[in-house]
Amino acid sequence: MRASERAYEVLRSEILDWSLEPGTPLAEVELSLRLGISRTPVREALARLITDGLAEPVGGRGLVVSPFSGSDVVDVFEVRSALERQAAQLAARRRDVAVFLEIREALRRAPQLLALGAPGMAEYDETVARFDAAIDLSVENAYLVAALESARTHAARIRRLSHDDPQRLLDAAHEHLLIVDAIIDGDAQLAADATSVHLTRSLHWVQASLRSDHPEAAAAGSASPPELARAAAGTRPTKNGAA
Amino acid sequence: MRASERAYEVLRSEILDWSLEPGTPLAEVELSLRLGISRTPVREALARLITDGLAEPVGGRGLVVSPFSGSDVVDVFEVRSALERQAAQLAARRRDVAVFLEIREALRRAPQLLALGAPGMAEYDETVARFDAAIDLSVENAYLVAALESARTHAARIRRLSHDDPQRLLDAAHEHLLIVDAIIDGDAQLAADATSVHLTRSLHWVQASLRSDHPEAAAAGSASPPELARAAAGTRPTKNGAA
DNA sequence: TGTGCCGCATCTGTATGCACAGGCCCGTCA
DNA sequence: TGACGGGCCTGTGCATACAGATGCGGCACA
Repeated sequence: MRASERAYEVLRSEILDWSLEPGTPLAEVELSLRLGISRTPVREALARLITDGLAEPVGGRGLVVSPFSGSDVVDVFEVRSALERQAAQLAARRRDVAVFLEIREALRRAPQLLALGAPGMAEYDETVARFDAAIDLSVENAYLVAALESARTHAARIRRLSHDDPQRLLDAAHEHLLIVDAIIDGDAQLAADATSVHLTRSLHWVQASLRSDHPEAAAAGSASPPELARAAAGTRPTKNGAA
Repeated sequence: MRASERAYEVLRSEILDWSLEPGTPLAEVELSLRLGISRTPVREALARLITDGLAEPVGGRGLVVSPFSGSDVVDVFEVRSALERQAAQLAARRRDVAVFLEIREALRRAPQLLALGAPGMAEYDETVARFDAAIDLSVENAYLVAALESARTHAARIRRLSHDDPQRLLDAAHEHLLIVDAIIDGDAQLAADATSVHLTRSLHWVQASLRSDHPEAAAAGSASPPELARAAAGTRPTKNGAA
């Protein structure tokens, strides 16, 4: 694989799983040393992170990992909601029934799966990933899929803000089932509404988690550790270009 | 301004106004010579065009301007519809009334403006741009604005597929007025529906223009000149990553 | 005459060197 | 003692040189 590609993948996943926290500086030389490549592919990776909205310039010189606050959580859900609703509608019209029948079976096994603990949760994640992939395939719209991928990228960053909870996953599986049923029935409106239900409940769960785990961040301030509060202190910090 | 930034702006606008047609090869050395800069900033610009979906790799080596066919027109409208509806809803809830009152006045002057011919049409475009900017400001959601910007980028590419028609612009102005009225009233549902109306009518207009001006492209084939048909001949060609 | 292989040319991917700009620190002066 | 100014230093932006890969064309052989 190309060095710039690897650098991008590494940095991206480090940002998404919060091992690089908001406000962390991203210096070209330091990264090129750490990743064992030259500055050129590092620059390329950083440029992609900027267009993804995962990094941003600071103070005219240098980059940092983008801040991510409680208000960002709401913003990301607002975008996801719009895109996933549309995707669900289109999928309901254009879907291949057989694919979603399989996913429905997998989702129906979720309760037993989730009773197994961690390994079951991994398999459940796999099922959800297949669900997303099936949606992407069904909509037959590369532009929508690209926008969705961007929204899901930021959603992935949110995921680490709330701990995994078996009961929540069980509920989520049920919500997914409602969407899949609607898609199988070819009921676009119901698919969209069931998607709204799922996303709204997910948002509420994340917000509840924030309030209990990071009370200082829930208000609208930073969801990052205290020493980074300054980075997210502004009101609705401006994100960059493409998403 | 940075050289890479200029290169990006130049290439982007050349693609959007079809002076670089779909399928046109984008070779690094040739571009660096034409733009009078070295390959490094050119590469940076090309990378951004790829994430924008305006360029794409071809055959393992080399880039070309992304194909753009009749089915792409529909796809872009599907994404725009989802995002603009959401934006209109949020704007209706969070808007500063004074801003939209001004825009309403400007839109009401549209009939007189459009009677003036080209200069009036330019001013009308300006009003629409202010409308879009007011929406972006009102939604207070950087992620949504970024996604919208991406969708509008591809929409800009569509614009050159249909000729400007005074009657259509007049109708569009009226449709915009309906949206602005709803936003001023704070009626989120109505704002969203009026947005759907506007986008649907715009899509129909573009499709009608395609059928009359480029009958060969309207079906689902290429909207680009004949010699580029091969580039867009595939069925729903896959667009790249972020948008 | 057709097909397959080899060599060349060209283009991308990466590394490195250089120049410029901005920030910070220290020194000096009021 | 505080504020202002200059110099240094760090880090980015750009250019260029080098290496690897891929596609194409020519040539030879069947």
